[in-house]
This record gives sequence, C-alpha cells and structure tokens, in this order.
Amino acid sequence: MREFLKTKGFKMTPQRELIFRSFFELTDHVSVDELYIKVRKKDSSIGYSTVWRNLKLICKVGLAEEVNVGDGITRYDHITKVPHGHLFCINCKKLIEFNVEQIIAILAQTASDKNFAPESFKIEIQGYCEECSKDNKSDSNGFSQKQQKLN
Amino acid sequence: MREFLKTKGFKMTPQRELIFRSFFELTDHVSVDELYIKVRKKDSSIGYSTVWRNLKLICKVGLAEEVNVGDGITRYDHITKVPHGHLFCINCKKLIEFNVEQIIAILAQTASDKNFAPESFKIEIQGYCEECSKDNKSDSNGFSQKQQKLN
DNA sequence: CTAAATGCAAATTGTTTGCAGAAAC
DNA sequence: GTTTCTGCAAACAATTTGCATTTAG
Repeated sequence: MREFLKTKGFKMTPQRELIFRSFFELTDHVSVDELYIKVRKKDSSIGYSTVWRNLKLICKVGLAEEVNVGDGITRYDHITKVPHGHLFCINCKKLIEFNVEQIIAILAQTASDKNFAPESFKIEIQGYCEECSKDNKSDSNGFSQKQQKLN
Repeated sequence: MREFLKTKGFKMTPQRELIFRSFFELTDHVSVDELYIKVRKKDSSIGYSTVWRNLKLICKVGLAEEVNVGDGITRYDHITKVPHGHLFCINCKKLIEFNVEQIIAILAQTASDKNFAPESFKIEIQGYCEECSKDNKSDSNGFSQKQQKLN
C-alpha cells in the first residue's frame, strides 16, 4: 500500500494507515461520520478532516467510490471487480448489493445509441428490506421519510 | 389545478400559481435555484423558501420527484407515465431521459428474489453527452469534477 | 530540506425551519 | 374566523477549505 501510494506521489502516515485499514476492514458502505467514529476508537486524536480527506484519497486512487442515495449522506463503496447495484432500505438505511451485468449491457447499448460517452453507471432500488418490510406496514405509503414531512 | 389542490387541503395563491406554471412549462430537470431564478423574473418579490416549499408540495401531491445525481444538488423531475432513466452529463450537468421498461422488469425480479419491497428505482448513466464529449478530451480522465481536486 | 499531511476552526453550500404578518376560503 | 401561505432571517447539516504546525521521505 505504502508503495502503491508512493508511485502516485502520496505519503504514508500512521493516521492514514489506520484510516485505510479501518476502511478496508469493513465490507459495507460507510459515511465519513461512521468511519470517523470507528477510527477514533483506535486513536482519538485523529481529526474529522483527516478522515474525510483520506476517504477522498481512497476514491482518487481508485479504490472506492462515492455513493449517493439522496438522503444527504455520502457513503463510500469499495470498488470491487464486479459491477453491482444497490438496494437501499429507506427505513434502516442499509445498502445491499446485487449483480447488474445483464443491465450494464443494456445501458451500454443505450448510451451508445445516444452518442453518450459513459463513465459510470448507477442502479438502485429504494424500498424496504426483508426485516423492515415486516414491521413497516404503516410507514410504507409511498413517500420517503424526507418527502413525508412538509412542514 | 386549484380544485385538485383543494381536495388535498391546499390553497391556491398567486405565488403558487406562478411557481407551478413555471415548473410545468419546463421540460427539463430544475433545481430549486434554477426555478427560483426563473420565477423571480416574473415576480421578484417571491422568496426562496416559497419556491422550495412549493417544489416539495409538487412532489408531495405526486406530480414530480426528486432526482439526486450526487453532485449535491437536488433536481425535480416531472412524473411522466413512462418510467425512465437518466443520462447525466458530468460536464454540462444536463439530464437526458431514456426508456427503462426492460430494465425495470429485471429489477423487479431482483428485488423479489431478495425479499425486498421496492418503492422506486433509479437508473443512471454518468458520462459526457454528445456535445461535451467532443471538446472534452482533456477533461475526461475518469475523475469527476468533484473528485478531481483534492486540496 | 521540501512537499505532503494533520488538526483545528472557520467558511461554504444546500436544505430546512420558526415566526409574524398576509391571504385564501 | 380559521387555516394555510408567504417572506425573511436564522438554524442546520454535511462538506470543504485556510492555515499554522508536524511529519515523511
């Protein structure tokens, strides 16, 4: 890792190492806050912006990407070999991945039909996960939490 | 429209009428700011929050929905009969729609496989539109504007 | 040494709310 | 009249930056 970063002109520091480790240990999609809290448990002197900047750096060197589901919080997703979509649970905010190879093929075709040069795809299903759809009869009326209250 | 709103317990006002009209006149996806500017040209006394609240209201009564492409700006999309995806141009920020019926079918299947109760789908391709991909050789290096500069 | 990284505090940006007065019905 | 709406200013929340200082290479 240290070598890898060096080739890109970045240095390794204890804080960076801890942040990177913590991020790669996780399998799910963290927000800056979540990672900050996790990292703080190991070293409480680390600043928020250091975590933020390192998460950006991880994206910059191509090891993660930002995911934005529209709830105002940016999460960071490991870049895996396989492209995937997200099931986002409106209730518990969990992100579940699923395979999209078939869909990507269709999208690539669509883009080319429209002379659009694609850089990335985003495929997402919002709804209620298995657990949440059980005890959520009343809430699932078609409006998202956010749209729900209108002052 | 006035009648329609009345049935839902909302009143019609001159400001609301202007905002609604301005929104429905447009075919593309506006942000609050954009609509605010447009509306201001007709009536410069209208406040930002009035525009914001009315846009939310339009969503609430089911005539539009929020679209979030991850650049930090919420845009509002007319709800049309046909479900559609978005081509988002990273350069000029334009949103172009495309048909996704085929894909929705696959997604519905995916959700049901995972016992996930879907409420909505989001299908998006980010990249460069026809015009922007011409004069954008230098810029299109795989990083988005935002990720580009990292302090 | 020099360039990059850190931690803090403060700036920014977009969204949302509280409230007093005005307007709809 | 009562309820909703408006406009303003202020609150919020998340992201981003400036800067003095420290640290890696």
